[in-house]
Amino acid sequence: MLRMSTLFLRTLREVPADAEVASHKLLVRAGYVRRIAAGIYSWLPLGYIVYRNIENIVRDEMNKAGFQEVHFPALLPSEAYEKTNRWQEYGSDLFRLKDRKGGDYLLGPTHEEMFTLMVKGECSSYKDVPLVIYQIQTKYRDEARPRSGIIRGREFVMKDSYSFDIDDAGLAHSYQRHRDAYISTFDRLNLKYSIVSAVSGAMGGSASEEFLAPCDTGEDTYVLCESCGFAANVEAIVTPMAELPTANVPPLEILDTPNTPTIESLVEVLNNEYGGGFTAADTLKNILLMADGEAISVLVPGDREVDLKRLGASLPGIEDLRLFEEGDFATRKELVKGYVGPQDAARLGLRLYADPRVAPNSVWVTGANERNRHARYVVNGRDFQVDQYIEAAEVRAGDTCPKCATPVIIDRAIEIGHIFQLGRKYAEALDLTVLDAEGKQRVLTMGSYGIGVSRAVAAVAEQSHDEMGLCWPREIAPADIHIVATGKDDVPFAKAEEIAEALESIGARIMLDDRRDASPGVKFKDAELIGIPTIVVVGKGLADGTIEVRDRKSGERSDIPVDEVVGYLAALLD
RNA sequence: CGGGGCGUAGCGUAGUGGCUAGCGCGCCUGCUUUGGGAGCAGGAGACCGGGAGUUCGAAUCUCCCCGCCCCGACCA
Repeated sequence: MLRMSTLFLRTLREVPADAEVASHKLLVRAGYVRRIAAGIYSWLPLGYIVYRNIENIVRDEMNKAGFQEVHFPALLPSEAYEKTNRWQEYGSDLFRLKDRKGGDYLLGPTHEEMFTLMVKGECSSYKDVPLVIYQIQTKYRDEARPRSGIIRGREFVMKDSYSFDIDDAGLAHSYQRHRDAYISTFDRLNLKYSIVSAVSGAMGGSASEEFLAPCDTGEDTYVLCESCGFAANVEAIVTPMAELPTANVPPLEILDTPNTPTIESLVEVLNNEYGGGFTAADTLKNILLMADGEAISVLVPGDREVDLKRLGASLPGIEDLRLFEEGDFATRKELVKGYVGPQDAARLGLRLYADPRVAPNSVWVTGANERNRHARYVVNGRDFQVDQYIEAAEVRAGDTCPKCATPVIIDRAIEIGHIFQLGRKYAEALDLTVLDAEGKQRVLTMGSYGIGVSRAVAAVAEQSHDEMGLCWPREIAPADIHIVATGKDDVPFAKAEEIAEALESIGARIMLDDRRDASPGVKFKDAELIGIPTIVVVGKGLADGTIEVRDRKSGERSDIPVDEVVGYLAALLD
């Protein structure tokens, strides 16, 4: 039984100055966590109970799925990570350290290498697979920017599992088993979530899906179709290309457009000087970028920005992609900032990419490659030739769903899980092979699957709170029932104690506010802040033989006769 | 890593060159109070993030460093 009189807990009336998002504010105010350093948090008793409840649900669902738990150290020698090149690739996100002999060590950011080596050591036959093993482990990543309390920390707990199969069909099956287990897990955590394809289907790529829990403060943006349920990362959205007929468009005409380096200023001049009726969507934006040191040109409609993430995802193999800077314009004087058009791309040696919205036969106003001049009646296919169509423009709410053409919404979310068909990358790098039925060496194929366990605490808090405080689902809450005793004399306290013991004897987890020196208001505020799903008030009602039972989430209150209250509460727990 | 903001008691804050650094919450003691963060009285708690400098005098101005938060890049 948790007793407020002795519990190691201090609730805060004021919002801590360093907290911005709801989960962070409330978890600190309610005394669940405290910050140690940027992205590094301690758990206080209530927080650690909640954390373990979530961990146990995750573990339980993994075990039910037939996966086996193992445990690796967080402190690892660099050797395996050097073999897979991640010692270099991970860069400064890796916490590195040396032992007294000067040997290189790291704090594990993820454990693919270690799992692969473990299986290599224990398995040598196709009969040893399929195999799924997992661990619940503290991970370390020296994030450039930890944020949002425990949502993105430098130390965090992740459940990571790995599947090992002899062939692709086996991998697909292991992947599906994980998908099902994740659905059971997140349902049990009472989280609302969408399963989102993480990699563009058009690109081929291995299957990968993210479990995203929608919330305003989430750091992932994704696209959701409320009509057909389609959900995808913005990187994975495919824009259909319109099929426009060849039209009889007047020949390209150069216009004087003084002082119009921006789309906005251009539209204004067009409407004042050239007939009106123009919007930003009629203009063609010609964005110049440096892709691994080479200048490229990307076309998007003037009312859209280039989305560098989407563009990068569409240009595999390009490592360093950035917008043109002043220096780049300075070295290429033929490119006139603010007045670039695609008409001369070929002559200037620029590879010309276009968003599918810039369809063949579409007609535009665009730069004339001369200061203070633009061109109109510029036709794609007649006046310029696109080298390649790629996803480049930002995705916006109201764009049409690639599946059913309904306008989509854009939502923010926290990534709570990720399932990924890894393939043979690690197995090959670390030479993980078994003998098949014909006695030949076969490289195993792997999947990797993660759930952010500590992050899930924050995700549930984000989705389940109100202006008064947290509202935990019962299985996660630090207790089933929060009993508050109020009054001066001993009667309500004795009664509360009696009810608490009766409930505990039937397996209920009880928080009892037995403080004699705190006023009723303080106790109610604390109970609401802490967020145990059922609050029982033993006090004033005793005079007419009743005890008040409140539902934290709905705020519903009912007066239950004293003799029936234990039975009533027991029924709530079933 | 780029941009912005901030650092004063456990928490939230006031104090832009001049008396003993002020207030609220919390904490301690006593009395009163007990169904919505009680009242009164008394009290403890701060080398003002660190260092160097300017000055008769620095929380306050200058420089350097450290730390924290937000936006972006990165990561997943």
